[in-house]
Amino acid sequence: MPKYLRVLSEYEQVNDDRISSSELGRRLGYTASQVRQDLNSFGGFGQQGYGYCVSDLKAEIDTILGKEKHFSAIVIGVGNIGRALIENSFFEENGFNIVAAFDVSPDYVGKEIDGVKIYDIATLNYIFAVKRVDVAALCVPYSAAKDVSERLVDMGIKAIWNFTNAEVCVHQPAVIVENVHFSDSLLTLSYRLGERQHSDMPQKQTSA
Amino acid sequence: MPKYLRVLSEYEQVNDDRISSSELGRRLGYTASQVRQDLNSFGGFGQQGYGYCVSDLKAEIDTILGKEKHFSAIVIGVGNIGRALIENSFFEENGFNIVAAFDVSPDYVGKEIDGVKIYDIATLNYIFAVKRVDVAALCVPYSAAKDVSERLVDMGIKAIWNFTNAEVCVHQPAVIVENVHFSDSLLTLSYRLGERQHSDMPQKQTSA
DNA sequence: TAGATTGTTAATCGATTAACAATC
DNA sequence: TAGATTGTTAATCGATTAACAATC
Repeated sequence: MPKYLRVLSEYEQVNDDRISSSELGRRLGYTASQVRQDLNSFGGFGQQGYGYCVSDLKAEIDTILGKEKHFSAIVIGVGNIGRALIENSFFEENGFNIVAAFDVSPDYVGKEIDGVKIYDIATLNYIFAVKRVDVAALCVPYSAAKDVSERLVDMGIKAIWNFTNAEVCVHQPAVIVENVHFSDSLLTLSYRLGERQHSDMPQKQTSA
Repeated sequence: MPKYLRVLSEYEQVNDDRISSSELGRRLGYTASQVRQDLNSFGGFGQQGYGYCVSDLKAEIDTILGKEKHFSAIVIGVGNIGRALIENSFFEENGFNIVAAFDVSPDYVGKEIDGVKIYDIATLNYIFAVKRVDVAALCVPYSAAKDVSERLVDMGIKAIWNFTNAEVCVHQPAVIVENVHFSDSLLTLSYRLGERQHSDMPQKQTSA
């Protein structure tokens, strides 16, 4: 569904406020049928004989995805990844508020990045006492991932956005985990590259 | 498949060199059946009555994913994301070689990061003349994504690892695109969080 | 031999696609 | 009214699960 939003935004910039399921499908790489099925499972946003109104559709999807809910987030670890999340306003753009950042390094603690204050990770508990925290972006080194994630769970975090290569909270159904596994992504690329190479005439499709 | 590798590595550190499909499934969140089916589609790596040898299995998967192929990569844009890729050795760990980095900023051009030299993006073409380049990690701002990706395609890049929020090379079947869409990931998290919230007693499952 | 666990086939389930009637 | 395009049902396809025979 987020992909719809992205494609609609790109379409909006150049075209008019109207799009058909077939055009949308073409841009998404889906069939028109697929698109209509998808959109309809959330409600009848289209108009027969006309198509979909782009701005309305975007607004509907915003609501579905909870952009208006303004969940609050903390960032743990302000290395390159953590900083990227803060500096590029990923949270704000998607309806989240960043309420704090954490790190272990005395070089960072006490400073701020784009107005977000950095606290000592040892004081992680306190934030939960004073603010609502829905999501934690986990941007710590692999070695710290297990430990920090367990602390977060104990403190009652609702969701973890995991940027570490660790498999986090696997048997913790109460916590939502969304993984951004760089290595998985790169290895998938590697696999596809290898496939492509040894057979430019694709035969048996296997999907690592 | 990359997930198998990750889980096997974690298992390896604590347990012995043997694992059953059911144990592996438990750790992956798959059924034992699923695991056997997956592994068997690539070859009979297991031993009946015994299970799978962890180190052998890892080696097999390394080969399947092409870790031994040593594809070469360039990084375009050395902001936080680009730097994270270089500094954390993501490429090296997964069998890739970084041959160069590029940026527009005179502050960066000419410098190096962890031994990787940074060139002016205007000179992008030259690298293709002197080195084999298989993959480009696209870590530029949204506004530059379309332009740079088109240049890469013209130059004959084989694959793009896309970190921008743009939909890149959609109708370019010759180029492999692997997307790491942070916003999609965060919005998926947002959606799941919203779902969870308004019904702790889950009913109709819809998957944004 | 008995126990365990895979490889593999068959059954089930869900997701994708095709088709067409409803309707703007 | 005619043309276009959705909403929705039915048909197809693929992926997941279950089951069990093969075999270590």
